[in-house]
Amino acid sequence: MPPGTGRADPYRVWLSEVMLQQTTVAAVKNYFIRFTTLWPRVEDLAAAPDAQVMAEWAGLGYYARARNLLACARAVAASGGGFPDTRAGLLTLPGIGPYTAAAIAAIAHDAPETVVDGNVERVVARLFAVQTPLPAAKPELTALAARLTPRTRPGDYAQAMMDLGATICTPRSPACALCPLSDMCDARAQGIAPELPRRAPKAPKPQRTGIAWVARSADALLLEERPAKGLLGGVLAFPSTGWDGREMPPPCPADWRHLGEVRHVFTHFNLSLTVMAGDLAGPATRGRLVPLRQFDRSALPGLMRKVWDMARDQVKQ
DNA sequence: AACACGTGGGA
DNA sequence: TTCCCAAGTGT
Repeated sequence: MPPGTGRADPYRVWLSEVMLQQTTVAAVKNYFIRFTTLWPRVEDLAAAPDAQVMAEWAGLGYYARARNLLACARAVAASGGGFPDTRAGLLTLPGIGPYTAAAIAAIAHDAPETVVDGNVERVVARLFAVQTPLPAAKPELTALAARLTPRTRPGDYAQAMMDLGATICTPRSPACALCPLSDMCDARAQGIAPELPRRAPKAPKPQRTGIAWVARSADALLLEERPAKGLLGGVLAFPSTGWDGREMPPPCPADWRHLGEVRHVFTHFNLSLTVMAGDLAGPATRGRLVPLRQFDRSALPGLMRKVWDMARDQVKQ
């Protein structure tokens, strides 16, 4: 597509922007290709089964995005009119917040909306030498960014600002010598570009523990969908305790063997998960048996892939 | 307003 | 190893 023509497919813009929330381009790339191949139009995605979408999203993280993605696709498909073409209209859809609404309006519809993501926050904080720490500085940075937004080619401008932040005006060692805006950058003039934006100190991550059980029955594994809300909501997993230190019985009788500990880092805590494996020796109280032939490691979230990788040799013999 | 919510890569 | 943090949203 030629630059500035505002003809990007809103469906693809929306899908990529949602995938890119808090996620790097490298991590998103193959997921985007896979989703657009399976579901070329928003109506196709809307018609997909929940479990398939969750399985395809597995590994990308922030699973509420996948649940909202499907809800949004179904709302758009049901409306029959495609995606809204205004920021305000987009904002009413699940999973579309201020950033994504502005990005779709600017990139797909060439609307003069101001797109503010982490990159733009950093670029603007440096251009104007904003000393207020994030996240309190957000409104101030948004207002400053709005003053910069051009009326022509706002979509290209938005992508250029994000690219500048991603490649030149980077968090640690900004390449000011290569920056086209260095002449007008207050932080550069003051020699404090690498220190901005300032951030409020963050709380240390608590350490949590739990147990995951890998149970085999003949040629099947005991798995369950996690509850729709909360951590890893709606995604496939091995039965486990809550990760609050409370006791919980295993999901079925078995002669459990201790395989080891899996460590995993979540946004707000560290987890050490004890992996137990055994042969199902009676009825299960949770989960369902998934034939090994149907089992697909890629349908598991990252944590559960680690659990499986530890248990697979034991289970598959 | 503050917190919940994944993961992987770079320094 | 450890820390930082990346194209945020929902509650």
